[in-house]
This record gives sequence, C-alpha cells and structure tokens, in this order.
Amino acid sequence: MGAMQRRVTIEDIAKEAGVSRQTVTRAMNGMPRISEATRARVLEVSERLGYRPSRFAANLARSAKTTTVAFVVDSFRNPYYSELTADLLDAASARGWQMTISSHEGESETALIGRLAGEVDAVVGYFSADEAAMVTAARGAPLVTLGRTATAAGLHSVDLDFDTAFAGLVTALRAKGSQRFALLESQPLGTAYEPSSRRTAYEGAVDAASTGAVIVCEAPAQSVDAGELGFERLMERFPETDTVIAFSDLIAMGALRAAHRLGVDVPGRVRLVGVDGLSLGAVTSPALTSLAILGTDFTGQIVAVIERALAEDQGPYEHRLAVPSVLWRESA
Amino acid sequence: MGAMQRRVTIEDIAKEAGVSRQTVTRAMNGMPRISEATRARVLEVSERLGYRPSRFAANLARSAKTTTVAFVVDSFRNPYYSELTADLLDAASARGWQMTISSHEGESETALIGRLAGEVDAVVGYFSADEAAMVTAARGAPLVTLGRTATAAGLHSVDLDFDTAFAGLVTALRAKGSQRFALLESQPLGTAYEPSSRRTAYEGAVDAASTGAVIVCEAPAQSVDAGELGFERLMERFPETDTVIAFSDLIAMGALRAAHRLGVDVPGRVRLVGVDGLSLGAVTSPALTSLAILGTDFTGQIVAVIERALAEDQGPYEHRLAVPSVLWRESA
DNA sequence: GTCCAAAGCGTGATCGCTCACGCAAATGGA
DNA sequence: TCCATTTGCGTGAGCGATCACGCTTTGGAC
Repeated sequence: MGAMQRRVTIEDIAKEAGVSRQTVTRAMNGMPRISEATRARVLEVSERLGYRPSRFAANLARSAKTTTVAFVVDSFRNPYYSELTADLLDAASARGWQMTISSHEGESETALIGRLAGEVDAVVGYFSADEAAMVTAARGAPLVTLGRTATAAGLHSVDLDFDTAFAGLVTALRAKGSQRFALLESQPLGTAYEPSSRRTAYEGAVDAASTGAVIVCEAPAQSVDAGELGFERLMERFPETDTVIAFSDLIAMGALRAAHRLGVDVPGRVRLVGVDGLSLGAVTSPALTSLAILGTDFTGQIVAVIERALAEDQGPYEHRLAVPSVLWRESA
Repeated sequence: MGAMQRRVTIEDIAKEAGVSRQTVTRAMNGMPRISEATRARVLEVSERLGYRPSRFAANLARSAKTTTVAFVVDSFRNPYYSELTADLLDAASARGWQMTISSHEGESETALIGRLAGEVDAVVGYFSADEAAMVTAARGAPLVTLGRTATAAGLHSVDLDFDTAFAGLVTALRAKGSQRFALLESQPLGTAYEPSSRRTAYEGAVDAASTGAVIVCEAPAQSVDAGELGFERLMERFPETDTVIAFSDLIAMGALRAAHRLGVDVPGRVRLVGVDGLSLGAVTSPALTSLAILGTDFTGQIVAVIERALAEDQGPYEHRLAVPSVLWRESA
C-alpha cells in the first residue's frame, strides 16, 4: 500500500490498540493476565493491520528456542531416501524438532553445508565430499554423515556394517541351498567405477571357492532399468547362478522384471535378494526379500547421534554402526 | 564444563581475540576490510571457544531474512506425496527458500498449523480440517491448501480439475474402443464413506447410458493391497468391464497384481488407468497409464500461489485450478 | 473498615547479531 | 613531499520480540 512497506511490528499494534507491547504479546500468545475484552481488541487490530510476529525476534528473546535439523540426500525421488526421510521425520517431530530437507543438485555439497550451517542447528545426510572440506564448510555446526565412517575430528557419522550383514545373509542362503552367487553391483552413471562397500562385503562373504560373479549395472535416475539390463546380462554370462544379490531394492525390482520376461522362476530357479528394505518390495510378485536398512536400528542410531551432537558440550564426536538385517519375504 | 553453560556470543570472541564485534562478523562471514592475520586469529578463537553465531539474532539484524515454507501431508511414505515433495523442493530451492516438512499424525491439523505458523513464512499442504478453524489457527500466516478449493477468505488454494480431466480421458478411451467402464474408488480406512471428487468427475464423464460400475476399496496404509482386492471383486461382479480407472496409481498397481493373478490381460482384455502419474508406474509391466498430477503444471501453480502469498501486500486470496493430463504408457 | 491476594496492565532490560558510519594508519602516484 | 585513496578496525544504533519486575485496581474474607 504505502510507498515502501515497513514491517508491521508489535509496537504498531500496541499504539493502534492503545495498550503496551506486553499486552499485545499476551493477546497473541494466549497468555493469562489479560481481560477478554482487550484480547479481542488487540486481535482485531493485529488482524486489521496484518501483523505477523517476527519468528526471529521471538526466538531471540525467548529462552526456549526451536531446534531445526537439516536432512540432505541426493534426491528425494529415490524411494530409499524418501522412506528414510519419513522415518527420521517421525523421530524428529516426536522430539519437537523441525526438519528441513535439501538435495544437492547443482550446488556443491560444501556450499550447501555452508549455507545450511547458518540456518539450522544440525546438518545430517549422505555426503561424498572430502572430510576436511566438510568440516571447514560446517563452521562449527554439528554435522552427521551417513553411510560412511568419519575419521577426521569435527564430524559425526553413522555407518552400515555390511560385512556382518552380508556374512549372515550368505550363510542363511547357503542353508537354503544356494551355491552359486552373483552380485548386481551399481555404479552412479557417468562416474569412474569404484567398488562399493557392499561389493567388498559381498566378496568377503562369498569366499573364493564358490566364486561369486559380479555384474556392474550403470544406474541412471531410474535404476530399475539398470537392474533389468544387469540381470539379463548376468543370465547370459553366468547361467549357472542360483542366487542373486542386488545392490539395492530398486535394482532387484529391475532384476525381477527381467526374470519375468526371461521366464526365470524366482525363487524357484534363482533366489533374489535386494538391499534397503523398501516397503515397495512387499507389493512385487514375488515379494522382495531384502537386506533391510529401513526399519532397523539405523534410524535410531542416527537420531541418537543427532541428540548428542545438539547437546554437544564440546563433547567427543560420535561414530556408530548399524547392522542391516534380512527381511525375508518371498523372493528368497 | 562450567556450572551452567551460557551461550558463547560474538562478544566473547571479540574480547578473547582482542578485537571488536564488527571484526568478528567480518571474519566469520568472509567479508572484506579485514587482514588475513586477524581473520585467522578470530577464526582460531571462535573454534577454540566453540562459537556458533545465533541464526535468530543474525536474521533479525540482517535486512535479507531467509524465507522458509512448510509443506504438510498425511504421510511421506505415500509415493505420491514424496514425489510431489521432491518437485516442490526443486522449485523452492531454485527460489532460495528453505523447506520444512511435517505430517499430521497424532497432532490435530489445526494444532500443527498453529505451531508452524509461528515458525515459517508460509504453510502449504493437504488438509481436511474446517476452513474457518484453519484460518483461525494460522493467525494471519499465509496458508495454501491443496486438492480443495477454499471458499473462505484468508485461505489460498490450488485444486485439481478432475471434471475436465476425466471427460478428456473417457473420450480418449472411448476412441480406443472402451465401452464398459468401472471405477476403483478409494476410501480412507475407518472413516465414513464420502464420494471423492474423482468419483463425481468419473460419473459425470461416463454418462448413464454406458453405465459405469463403482467399487469402493477401503485403503489402509498400503493401498496396493486394497486395489488388488477391489479389482478381484470388480471382475466377479462386473465381468463385462473392459476399462478400469483407479483412484490412484497405487490402487492401479494393486489391480495390476490381481489381473496378473487372475490371468486377465492388460490392456488386451481390460484397459487400466491410474491417477497421479507416479514415476513408479513406468516400471510395472505393463507400464501404467495414468491421469498425471505429478509433472503437470500443478507444481507450478502451487509455487506461483506461494509466491503471491509471500509477497502478500494484504492482497487478495488466490485460487487456482490445474488440469491433470493423461500420461499414456502401456496399460491403456 | 482493614488487609491481602489476584487480576490487569505497563516499563526497562535484554537476546545476539548486523548496518551505517567514522576515524586513523598505510599506500601510492604526481 | 603532499594529498587522495584504500585498508583495517571500532562505535552506536537498531532489528522485534520476550522476561522479570512493578504498579494500580478490584473483590472478598475477616
């Protein structure tokens, strides 16, 4: 309306309503020690002038500030990340935290961390950047990295113990009769190949004797397709395979498609296991057995570390390890 | 360490480093007009004392405050919501907004709105509460409701025009030879049944002559199962059906499962269309044709309304309508 | 009629930062 | 050598709320 709109402050309301700031506060926040008549009048005035208390001023003045944690992943279009987000959100709101989300597309990880560090109380997420660079970027803000173990000071982390998990999985599969294993490994599209920790764990679990085959699937946005292609190639090259472990449930779902198409019975002819524990895996046919991360204590560990990081009395940096556990469904 | 830990403020750093507050600010924020030597010293001190600038104080003092919008849905476990979230997040970060997410489980919608109103600049989401109650709860904060058209003042909204969309869809299907339609309607578990706007639109599009059947699926958390059951019942009761439209893609995926199991060929014997446009629909077999909401201008409209709401110069309330458009894939 | 508590409202004093200045010393080209 | 910049740093004044008090009125209880 006016030439340059200045923010409507509590002072404006107080003046207009003919009361003091404190009374306005009392009216706005439903506090006692104010008559219903004045409360109504103040509310009417603030409505009329379009008054919105500044959350920054309020939080600064208040003793109990609201805490906000930022959660960062590659893309919330990936069901693994979105399900994990949902789990963390539940835990966060149970503790009264606000949760903001961001994905690092375009912007560099460190730049993003730097920005977030100034806007939230803690930053949590999957990052691939250099440790030192991240610590610098965080400028003292608590930072929790997921899916990797931090070695540098200044960084918290929650990692997954795939070695233990894969060992258990392979043992269980052997007990079911599996003999010839294969891994459908994934590789982010357009990057130099680097063995994943899942592959290392797999190779450790499936000893040299019963040689396991490894097929690397280049996984673009929709990694289901990559899994489909990978399974096809696998069946060509290693037709004797009786058990396939996929890098992720998405890849496994692709494999399942290929199996259907090729007439390969799952789990009759080939047992199939994914990784992640997506709830989506329950609705494929056959339902997908998975080395679950979701729904295990991973989420709990993350939250625990965040809590420590927030309380941080200059305390030590936390590193935790969660063990994925097999979610038996129909495909294996 | 100390008995009661007081916050480390900029003043503490200034004193310890033997400089002024302003110099500390310069050092922390990478501003010019400070020598490298002092900058390093200040940084060292603030690291040593564990100084973290208060984001509230900073935002209060700064002229350019950061804007945050809250996005609220039932559950981020539902792929429709999580994909929509991803889309909105992209738009939001392109505009430099922070985005916080919340789901209303346990807490009442109005209570949630009330809390958020004090913590963010705008609240957007799917709500089912009474309009007046919401306006009151928002206490002047911009509020954008999705999937319904607001009638009361004080509320913005972006709704979907299913009437137009269904009319177009049915026409197109008829051109392909469809004659006997059926709708797989959904009903939130444990609530009194109330026809959805999709059902109304469906009934408007499929005129009385070519009677369309309607099967109501009670949809629990995992509505895929509900769709499966619904399709089965549909085939029993209306075996002559040649075209099925499902309330959502999730329901449609369930129907697809049932079709497989019953040996009903899709789209040969029955054409199947979902609603939502989930990217997941691309990996079913056959790939799911869908009345897409995702990936249409719905997202754009939402963002546009938010922008207006944020700028709100006491301006009028916006109501927009987006038209879902058919995403032809294999199932129809 | 006295006394005390509760109701209703107002007044500094912060909260922890940034901004717009201001001022001295170092720099450097003529 | 002199003057105009530039560099480096400090000072007061907010930003817009809340909090801890403190001051009047009421309204009973005695």
